[in-house]
Order: sequence, then structure tokens, then C-alpha cells
Amino acid sequence: MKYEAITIKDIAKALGLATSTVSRALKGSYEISAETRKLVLEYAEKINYRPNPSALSLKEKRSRAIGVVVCEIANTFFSQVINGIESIAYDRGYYVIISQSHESYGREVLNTQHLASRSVDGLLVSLSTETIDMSHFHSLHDKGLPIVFFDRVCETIDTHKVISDNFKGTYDATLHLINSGYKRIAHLASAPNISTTKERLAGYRKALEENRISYDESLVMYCAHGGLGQDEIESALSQIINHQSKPEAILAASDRLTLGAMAWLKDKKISIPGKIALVGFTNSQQANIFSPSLTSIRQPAFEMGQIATEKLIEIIESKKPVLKFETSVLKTELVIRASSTMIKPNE
Amino acid sequence: MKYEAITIKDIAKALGLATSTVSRALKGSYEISAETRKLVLEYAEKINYRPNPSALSLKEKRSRAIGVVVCEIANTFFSQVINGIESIAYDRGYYVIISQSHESYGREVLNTQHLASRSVDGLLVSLSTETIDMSHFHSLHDKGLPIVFFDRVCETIDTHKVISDNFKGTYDATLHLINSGYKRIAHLASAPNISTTKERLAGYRKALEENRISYDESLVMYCAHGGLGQDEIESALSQIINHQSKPEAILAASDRLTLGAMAWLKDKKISIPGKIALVGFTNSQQANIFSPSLTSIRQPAFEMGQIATEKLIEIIESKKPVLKFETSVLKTELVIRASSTMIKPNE
DNA sequence: ATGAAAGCGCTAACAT
DNA sequence: ATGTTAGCGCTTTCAT
Repeated sequence: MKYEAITIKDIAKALGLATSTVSRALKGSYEISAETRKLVLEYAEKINYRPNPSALSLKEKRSRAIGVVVCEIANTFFSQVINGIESIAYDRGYYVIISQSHESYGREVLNTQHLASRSVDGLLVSLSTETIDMSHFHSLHDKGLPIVFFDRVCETIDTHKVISDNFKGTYDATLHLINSGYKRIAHLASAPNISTTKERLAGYRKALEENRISYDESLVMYCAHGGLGQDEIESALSQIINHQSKPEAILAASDRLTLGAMAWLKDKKISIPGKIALVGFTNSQQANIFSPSLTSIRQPAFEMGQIATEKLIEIIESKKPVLKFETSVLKTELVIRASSTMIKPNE
Repeated sequence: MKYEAITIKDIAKALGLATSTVSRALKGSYEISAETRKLVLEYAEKINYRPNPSALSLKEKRSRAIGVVVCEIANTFFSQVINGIESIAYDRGYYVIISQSHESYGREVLNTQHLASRSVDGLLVSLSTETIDMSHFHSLHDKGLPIVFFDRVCETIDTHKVISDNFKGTYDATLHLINSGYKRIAHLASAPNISTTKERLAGYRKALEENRISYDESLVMYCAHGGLGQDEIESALSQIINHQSKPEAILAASDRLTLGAMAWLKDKKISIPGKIALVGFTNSQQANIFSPSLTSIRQPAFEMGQIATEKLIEIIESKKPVLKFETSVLKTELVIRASSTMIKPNE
């Protein structure tokens, strides 16, 4: 079934004009008489004419589309970022094409190639946990495709980046745990290679050391796929629970890890915070209806999406090559709830 | 900053061939000598040639892109549907362009027009709560643009549709409440005009009547925007709580309503199920870590996305006009947990 | 087996 | 003020 649409030619024929006249009238060119313009505009409106975006982007060498490369959208944090992206893109007249890597390097490369084959004016990227080789982004960036990284950023490409203050996020959370009386704190981390993991680990470590608690590497458990499979989280957690030093608290490094950890602990009937306290990154609006309510580190996800998109469009629409890039660091927020307080909550 | 890419012309020039020869070689045409083909293929691979999708879709009058129109992606149900859509689309070589209406009719119309201006081969749609006039879909459908509806479907357009067995979903849940000893059951419903609301209301009503509980219209509270704003949910809930008949249980009609209701009840310290029981639609994986764990009606969201996409591609790729359409009805699943059992759970 | 040329819808010189 | 033409990248007749 083919869907035939109205072209500028149809209007020209119907009105006895040249296509160029119609084109000019449609864009409100000065050199067109008021009556012709009115005629064209009204007729176009009447038959509901829409320009063909493929023809447009073929001609103008731009598509007014932005590609988004993320690991997953079924994740509170990322879906909020995407809402932020959309809000700006929409206002500026750009489409948003979302692709998910599902934490697979191969899929990320494929998606990126797909998007980059000129169907997209720029890319908004948060790396997959599997990604170590960044050459697919390097080559595109070198060719001049605008790219802005957010959240899990690529350290070796000089471009705009937007991240949370991951260091301060875990620093604050760890400090809070220490001040609440927890000394042996395990860290449930994502893949060791991604930027957020490193920054969050550093904040955790700093808070420990500042409080004369020695950093114990064996208390840091990595999830190579960011906990995409629950099995990864389970294995990390059971190691924490059975650790010789009997950890008193867990600091989880991402939305998925935090919720996964909570689910597993509940399932195993390990009381929180009675047996072990839990604090973690999450943007879930349900953190306060969990049992127990969950102490969480919130990221300004929506704002992150907005800023990243503004920066990207800035590069796309810049007449001259952009050479000065910056990394925006957004504040995280620690919301203290029952999962990290010594006193057993009343429900 | 402009991003210049490799074209078929570059290959032709480099190899001293005509563009048509290169084009044919690239598609593995029979009339091209094996050596020329090999030459072209290898060179294309070497310089990482990708065809320009705009040129392709201008020529072939198709874009290999599918548009998705939903109210929101930051919603477990819809993000799971989108994952299902993506999984099929990707395999079949289609892009997916997602647009969100945020429950606004105007935004839905705009998004639809945007997508439909031939940048898309077909549309996958779940209506916004505000949508009553469906003419934007009617006109596109009449012009031959393939559309498949899912979840919140348009009753007046004859095309493929994919829905959950909403009637049975609420019927089962209501029956469960009745069998658990709850008689006065309120219904927190979405906008009265959307298909799911009607089907879910009917299931609820049927279960009541079959058990000789008279249907009381004043126990049904509608949220005109599906609870997009928490205020809508709050006002509906406070009416339920203060209802003269003292309702014993609430049946919530969607993911957003269910989680919103739970959050509000917890906030107001209204004990669940002590003071009032709660059962609702949700695909949240956290339903069992809520306090109390939440009895929920789960929809096969991923599968819904898959089926809708298969059906859409079937229409898109069909040589002759598709005239026979069907509505796929998928089974829901009732997961009984603590929020609807008389016995107060032990945590 | 390969090349030349037309055309998809649109815009922008370049006429007139 | 309006028309004519070329060209964006690609496929596909129609020559050769």
C-alpha cells in the first residue's frame, strides 16, 4: 500500500504557477506579490500540504533530526533525560530518534552507524557498559558530526559533555552512612570502565578515607553489564552479604543496581536497614513507597537532557567550527529516608 | 559545522566507473561482472560507505521509518511496549521515531502531522486522554498511511489493533477483591473517553453485578488527564476516601494511577490494606518491593509492542491493499500480593 | 557488462 | 514578480 502525498508541483499545476514561485511563496519571500503569496498559502493550507522532509534534507544536507544513543529507555533516569531532550528539540524544530544499545557494544556501534549515515544532524550519547573501544565515535567526530555526551561520557573525545556531580553524589551518601553509624560500607558498582563508575567510586573512597575508614577493594563489587541481568546483581550481592567483614551498608551506583539490590534483599528476606542498610542512585518516584522507603541520590535527569540538547544544537547550528568545549556538572540531591537509618522504621 | 559524507559518486570517480554501475554493484545486480562487483564492494567497505537515507526515501517513496505516538515514555508500561516495538522494527530494518503527546490533544495532532509528512512509512498509536476528535488519524488513514493502534485504540478506524484483555483484567481483579471480603470497591479510572477506560470499567461492573453488589456510579472517579498531574489523583482519591459509603478497596485503572494512588495513600498515612485495599494495573518491576507489596494487573507490554509492529510492517510491505483487519487481545495477569489481603502483612 | 540520462521534491542561482 | 534550470544522492530505464 503506497501513501501518495501532495507536492509543490501539485500546487503549481493547480494554480498555474512555477514550482519555484510556489516554493518562494511558501517561505514568504519578499519578491513574491502579496496576492500570489496569499493564493499559494491558502491553497496549501486547504489541501494540507507538508514539505517532504527527505527532499528537504537531501537538498539542505541536514535532516533536523537528532539521534540519541542510550543503553535503555525502560529506566527512570534515562526516560527522564529523554523527556528533557525532547522538550528542547521539539521547540527548536528537531526530531528525536532514540536507539537503545541494551548495554551491548555491537548494538551501540550498529545504532551509531545507522544514525550517523547522514540521517541525523548530531548525536546525544551515553555509552554502553561494554564499550571500551570508542573508535566508532572518534571517526564520526573527526569527520565533523556533532556529538554531545551525557552521563556516561567518553573521556578521549573533546566535545561538550553533561554529567552529574557523581563524585559529590557518592561522597555525600557515604558521609551520611558514616554519620548514621555505618562503618563497613560495601559498594555495588557498575562496569569499571565507564566514567560514572570511576567518579562514583572516587567519591565513596574519599569519604571513607576522610573518616579514617580504610578503603577495602574487596568490598567493591562490579557489575560488568550494569546489572542488566538480575543474576549479575545477585552474585555481587551475595558476595557482599557473605563477605568476611560483615558489611553494614551498601552504596549502589545506579538506578538499575539500586532497585535490583532492593528487590533481591527483599526477596531473600534480608531486612533493610536492620541487617544491612541501603543507599543508592535512583530517580524513581516510588522511592518513598518502597519498604523501607529508600535513601536515594537523585540526579537532575530532565535538566541533563535539556542542557545536552541545547549544547548539541549550538554546535549543529554554529556557522564556524566550535573549538571550545565544556563539561557541565549538575548537582545531585541526597534524599534521606528509612533504608539508611539505624532505627527500624515503623513499617 | 557541516558533516560531509561519502557518496556513490565518490566511489565512481575513484574507480573510474559510472554511478549506475556502482549502484548496481552495491545491490549485487546480476548484470555486473564479478570483478567489478568485488572491486566496488571492497572499496565501499574500505571507505565505509553508507547510502544516504534521504536520497533513498526520496527515490523509493518510503523511509523505512516507523512513527510511534504515545502519551509518555517515562511509564513502565509504555517503555516496555516500545522495547517490543524496537525489537521487531530493528530486525526488519526499520527505524523507530518516538513522539510523546504528554496527554495533550494539540501535541498529538502536531506530532502525528510531523511524522506523517512522509518521513514515516506507518504509525503505531496509543491515543492521548484528551483525544476525542480523531480526524487527524482518519484523514491519514484514508489517504493510505498504514496505522496500527495499541492499548488506547480508535474505535472508528478499521485497522489492526492490539490491546490487553482489559475487561478480564479488571473483572479478575474485582473478583479477587470480592473473594477477599471487600464489598465496597471504588474505581479510580482514567479519562472516560479512551477505550481502555470503558473496557476496564465494564469488567469491574460485571464482577460486581455477578456478585450481587450494586454498581454505584459515584464510586467511579475519573481522571481526565489519566493522572498526569498528581493533583488529579489526589482530588479523586480524597473523594473516594471521604465517600459516604466508606469504600474498602480501590481498583486503579492504569500504571500511573496505581502508583500515584499508592504514593498519595502512603503520604497521607492511610494504611493499605488496613484502612483501604489497593489493586491496580501496573507493569512496574518494583510492585513487590512496595510497602505493602502491591497486587497488580500486569499487561504483556513487550509482546503488545511486538505484535503491533509486526502487523504494521505487514500492512506497509503488502503489495495489495490490506482489507481484512483484526484486533489482537492479549491476556493480562493478576499477581496477588499484600495490598489486597485482609491480613495485615508482616512488614 | 557498462554508461548516459531522467526523475524523486525541493531550493536557489540565473534569466526575463 | 515570476519562470527556467540545475543539482542534492540514488535508482532505473534506455542506450551501447
